[in-house]
Amino acid sequence: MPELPEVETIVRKSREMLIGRRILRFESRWPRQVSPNVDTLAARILRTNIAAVTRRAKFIVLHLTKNKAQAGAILIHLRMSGRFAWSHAGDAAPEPAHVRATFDLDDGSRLYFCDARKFGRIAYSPDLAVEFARLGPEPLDPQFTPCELEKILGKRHRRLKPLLLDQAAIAGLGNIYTDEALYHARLHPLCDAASLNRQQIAKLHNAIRRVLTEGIARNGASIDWVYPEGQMQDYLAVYGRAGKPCKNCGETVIALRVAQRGTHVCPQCQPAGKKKRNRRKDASGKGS
DNA sequence: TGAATTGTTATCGT
DNA sequence: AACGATAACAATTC
Repeated sequence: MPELPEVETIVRKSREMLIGRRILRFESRWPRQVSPNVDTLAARILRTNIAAVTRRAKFIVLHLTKNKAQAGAILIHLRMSGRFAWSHAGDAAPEPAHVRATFDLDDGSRLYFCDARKFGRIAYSPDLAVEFARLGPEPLDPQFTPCELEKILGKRHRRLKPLLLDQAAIAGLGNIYTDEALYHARLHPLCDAASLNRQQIAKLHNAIRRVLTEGIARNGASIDWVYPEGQMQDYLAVYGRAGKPCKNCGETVIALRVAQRGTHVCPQCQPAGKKKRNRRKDASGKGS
């Protein structure tokens, strides 16, 4: 499940394949993944050049030019199971599994968008500012200071983990790196985000940047068959380690459910703290 | 076999 | 009414 470090790794590796290439042909084999629709996207991107490849949140952005003028961008979101695969001119290898779209390039190479679960998205955007208007700040951007994080946390009373997963609050964190960041900051995922003091905020800020930076340095985490190339999975402190001893204190890491997501905490290192009021799931179904 | 998996959106409740 | 929490959804793997 690609999060910020995995997407960043893919972007960096894709640059040498994509930059300077011209798109000659596009095919979608699952049109509902393409927006606004296949015909429009094809019309906008065919015979354009890929001038740059960047990342925003978990989006891969292919910046297009036509006759040296800006010509919008292709946004690709991998969601749960999206990935890139390549073939080269004269390559007789069989197609990869789960191909949902193909981009044929002017050097005879082909970019495959593969996606077992078909949740990924391919979109043409004439205006990135509009597309990204709702996203929160990039956590690795120099402008993302502890002070900025304080503003995000203190604005309203929300549970810490769902807030960190909210792309409109902070962009790029997913389930794995959120659990890791909370662990390193010694904070419980259910605690009230607005209750943190300066020191805790500084610690969380540092932890977020630390886990993302390390994730990128290790080429991301390969936690299932979807994303095979990273090493970060071997360095995770709590994610996926339920029942195993905490690397810090030896207490058993436990799994719980927060916002419908598998969540991993060390009960000793991450005490409950100021929990947000836990809403009773009232089963005594009395209608009015 | 069905439980697990994610980000987004629609809906529910307070 | 506004906001936060939760359920539903897309589809597949093991």
